[in-house]
Amino acid sequence: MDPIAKRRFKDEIFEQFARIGKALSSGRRLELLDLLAQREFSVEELAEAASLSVANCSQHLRILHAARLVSVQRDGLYARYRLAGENVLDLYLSFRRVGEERLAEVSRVVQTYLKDRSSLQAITNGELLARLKKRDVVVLDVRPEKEFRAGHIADARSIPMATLQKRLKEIPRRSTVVAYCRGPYCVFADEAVTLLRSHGYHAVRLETGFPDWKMQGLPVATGVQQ
Amino acid sequence: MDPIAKRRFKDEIFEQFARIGKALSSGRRLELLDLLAQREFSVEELAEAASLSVANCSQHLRILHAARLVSVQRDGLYARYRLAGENVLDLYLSFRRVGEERLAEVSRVVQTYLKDRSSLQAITNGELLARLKKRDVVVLDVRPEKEFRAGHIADARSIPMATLQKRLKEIPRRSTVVAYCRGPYCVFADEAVTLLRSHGYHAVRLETGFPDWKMQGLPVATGVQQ
DNA sequence: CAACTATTCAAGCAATTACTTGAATAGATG
DNA sequence: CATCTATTCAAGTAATTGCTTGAATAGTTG
Repeated sequence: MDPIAKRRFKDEIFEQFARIGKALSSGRRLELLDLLAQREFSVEELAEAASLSVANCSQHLRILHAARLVSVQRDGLYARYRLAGENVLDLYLSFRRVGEERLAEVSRVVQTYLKDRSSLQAITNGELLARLKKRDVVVLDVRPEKEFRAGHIADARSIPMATLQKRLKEIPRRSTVVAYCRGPYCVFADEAVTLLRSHGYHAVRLETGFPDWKMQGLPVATGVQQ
Repeated sequence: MDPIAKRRFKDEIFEQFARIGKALSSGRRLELLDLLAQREFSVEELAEAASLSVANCSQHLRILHAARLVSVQRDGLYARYRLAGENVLDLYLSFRRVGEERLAEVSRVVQTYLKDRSSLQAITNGELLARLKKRDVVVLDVRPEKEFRAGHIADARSIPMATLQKRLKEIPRRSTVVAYCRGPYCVFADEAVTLLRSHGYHAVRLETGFPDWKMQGLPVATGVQQ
């Protein structure tokens, strides 16, 4: 292969891989992927959850779709978007992990906005698994119900953060409550722990979220709670 | 946490992660990471290997450094760059794998430039490991010697592609030769297999390259060949 | 079939990015 | 200390990207 052809090959092949990097180069699109890691969403739902205009959201989804990171299914008026495969979730989670491990600013932003994060205890996936085996915790999924139904930690109960205040009596008082939500950068579980503690419960949050739990091959379920 | 603060937190935290995506959004920078996966390089060496001006190369390295994906060590006049950690290599390899699995254009570009790729056999890491245990192959590292010294497959011999023609007699004729190089998109091993076969050797290439082998925890060594 | 709804498209504008070029910086050498 | 070397910096230019806005498209409803 002559050097010019070799150079052209290199340029083209790396430009192909760069398509994925371009898709992941926007904070907006990363947030959309984070949401889609929970369940499939319509454009309108995504726009609302990520505080984007529908047109802007649609354009970001188009970019993610062009990079083959999301897939779409038409349902009447609705376009339902989801992550295009398990390997996309895997890539997203490892990408986020490298960000956490390498960028000091990640911790700094967390520290700035969630001042009390260090005082609320967080437990790891492994610690939760061990506690589940001992059956001495209540696992509380505080994501919106649709996300719960799409997939949740096995044996978790669903009480969305939005309705937790008026459903506290459903939670047994004697057990430790482990609240979880979408992931380390979702604050539903932080808010839940704060509310629960202010009512005398012993509560902690799961460090990660449902996608991490699932990707680690830990026990999951779908549908409504038993 | 009020909704406005929550929105600001989300915007800022995802923008932090987007820094990694931005760093990976350029084919140039991906090629630099691919090179740095083999060994540490000076700016000048990287510029030459990737066909970039030194100034342009320096700017791309600055972006990679700002995203904490590479680190630099000054050595007199020289700035020696390397991957900043094992997790960066891991991210790069999984990023490339998702590209391979999801982007049809990757195969198409390979097909266009390496028409004979399908006729030359490639074996997997697992197959090579099994053959090594049976001790019935010669493993040939055809990367430049400096890359070999930085790290190579255990028991591999080093004959850089550039000097293979005149060093053929060093290779035993009776064994199968498995040639490997930097990775699936490096053609040193393709060229080596073609040359070897044209001289009557039975030769194949390793599907992957040294970084994949190492990241999979397979046996490696450093320094000059024993 | 008109009106409504969800989504996408296209164009304009501002910001960002990639490369080049020449200058600046810092270390090495004789 | 002048000269050389490797690298980085800064500015200019062209291309690309992100968001908005209004229009277009396609499906649904009454």
